[in-house]
Amino acid sequence: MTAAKTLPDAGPRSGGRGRPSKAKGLDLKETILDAAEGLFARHGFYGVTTRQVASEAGVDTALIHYYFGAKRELFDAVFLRRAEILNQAREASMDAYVKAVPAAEMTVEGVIEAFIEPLLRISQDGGPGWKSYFALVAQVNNTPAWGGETMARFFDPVVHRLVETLKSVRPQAEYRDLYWCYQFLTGSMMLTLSETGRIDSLSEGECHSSDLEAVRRRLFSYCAAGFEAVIAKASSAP
Amino acid sequence: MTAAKTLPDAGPRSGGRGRPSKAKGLDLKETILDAAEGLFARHGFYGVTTRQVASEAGVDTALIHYYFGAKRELFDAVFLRRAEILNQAREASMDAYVKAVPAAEMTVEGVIEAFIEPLLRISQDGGPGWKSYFALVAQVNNTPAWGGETMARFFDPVVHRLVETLKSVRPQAEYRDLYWCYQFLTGSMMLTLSETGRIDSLSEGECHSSDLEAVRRRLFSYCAAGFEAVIAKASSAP
DNA sequence: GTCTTTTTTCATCAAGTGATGAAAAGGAAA
DNA sequence: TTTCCTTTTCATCACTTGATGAAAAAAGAC
Repeated sequence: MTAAKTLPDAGPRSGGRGRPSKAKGLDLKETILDAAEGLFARHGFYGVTTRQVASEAGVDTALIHYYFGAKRELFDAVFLRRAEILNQAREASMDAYVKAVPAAEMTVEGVIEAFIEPLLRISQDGGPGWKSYFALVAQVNNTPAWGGETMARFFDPVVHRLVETLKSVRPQAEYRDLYWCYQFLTGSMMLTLSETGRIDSLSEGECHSSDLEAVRRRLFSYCAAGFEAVIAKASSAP
Repeated sequence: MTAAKTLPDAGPRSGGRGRPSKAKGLDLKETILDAAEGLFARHGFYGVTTRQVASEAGVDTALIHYYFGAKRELFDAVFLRRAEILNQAREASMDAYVKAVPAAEMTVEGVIEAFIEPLLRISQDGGPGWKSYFALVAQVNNTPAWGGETMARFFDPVVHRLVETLKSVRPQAEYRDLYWCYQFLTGSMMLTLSETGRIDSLSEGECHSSDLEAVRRRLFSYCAAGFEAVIAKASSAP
C-alpha cells in the first residue's frame, strides 16, 4: 500500500529530479513480470510464491512489493500487460477482414480465421513470453472461482464483436447458438494455445503441441463447419 | 508415511479383530473426499490447505493425514475415485453403440455422442459432487506442469478407443487429423462441463452453463461437422 | 469387566508465507 | 560537494503451511 503510493505513475520518464528510472528500473520491472509470467503460467497463482518470483528474476523480494504491491496486483499486472496488445491485434485483424471483403462474400470461416489467426501468429512470432501468457490465460479461463470475471473484464468486447460479425454473416442464426458455438471454439482454442504437450504423448509422436501450422490447417475449418452445422440444425427444427 | 502404513488395505471390512471400519470410518473418508473435491475444484491444488479441507469436512486436520497421507495423495484419491466410474460408463456407452449399430450404419456423430453423452448424463443425474469433479478435471487438463501426465494416466485408454472407432468409421482419415480433432473436442467438452458461468454473463442471460440439454442439442453435431470437415479437407488436398 | 485394536483428538514443530519499515546505495540537481 | 530523490537491500514480523508423535476415546473380542 505505502509502496504502491510511491510508484511513478507514468512509465517512461518521471518528471525532473531524482534518479531517472530509465537506468534499470523499467528493465527490472519487465524482468519481474517475465519471471512471474512464466511461473504463474506453469503453476497457477497459488502455486507460486513471491520469493520464487524474486529468485527467478534475480531481485530482492521486497522489490516486488515496491513495484507492484500485493501478490495479486502483480498477477493482474502480468495479465494486463499482454491483454491490451492482444485485443488490439484481434480488433485490427477483424477490421482488416471486414474492410477487405465485401459483405456479400464474407464467410463464417473467414470471420473465425480473422478472430483466431492473430493469436497463432503472435504465439509463433511474439517470443517465448507469449507461450507462457497463453498458458496462463487458458488456466484462468478454466478457473471457476474468479476466472469468469477476469476473462470477462479483459476479453468480452472482442468476443461480442466476433458474435456480431457472425450474426451479420448469418442473419438467420440465433444468438443462443452463436454463444454456445463460441464457447466450444474458445475451449478448443485455449487448450491448443496452452500447448500442454498432451497431444504429443496421446498421439505417440504423430502430432506436436507446438506445431501451430498444423493447427492453422485444421482449427478454422473445424470450427466453421461446427458453427454451420449448429445454425443449420437450429433453423431446420425450431 | 507412518500413518499411511497403518491404513486398512481393503475398503469394506478389514479382517477380524478390532473396531470395524464400517461404523463411521468409511463415511468420514468419503466426507473428507467430498470436501476436498469441492475445494480443489474451485481453487486448485495449491489454492487449498489441508486445514480448509478439514474444516469443511468437520474433522481434525490430523485425520486427513491419517487416512490419506500427504496432501498430494489426498488429491490423487479425489481424482481417482470418480475416474474409474467415468471410464466404465464411457466404455459401456461405446460398447452399446458398437453393438447396437451395424458397422455400415455407424456415423461420426453417433460415435462422438457415445463418447460424450455419458458425461452429460452423469453431470445431470450423478449429484452435485460430479459437477465439482468435472471442474477439477478441466482444471487439471489445462495445467501445464503436471496436468498432461495425470490426464494420460487416467483417461488415455478410452480416448484411444474413441480414435480407433472413428478410424473404423472413416478408414480414409489420417490419425493426425483424428488426434487434432479430438483435442478440439476435449477442449470444448471440458470447458462446457466445468460450468464456469462465463457464457451466462457473456450472453447476457441467453445461455446458461448449467443447461446441459442445450449443450446436448449442439455439441454433438458441432464436433461431428468439425471432424468431417477436417477429414474431407485433408483427403482433398494431400 | 478386561484386553486389543482402530479411530480421533491435542499439542506442537520446523519451514515457509506475504508483507513492511528502516536503512543503505546511487545518480541527478543545486 | 552537498542535497535530494529514487531505487535496492536487510532484517524481521506475524501468521500460515504441511506434517507428526503421543495420548485419549471408542468399540468389538475375550
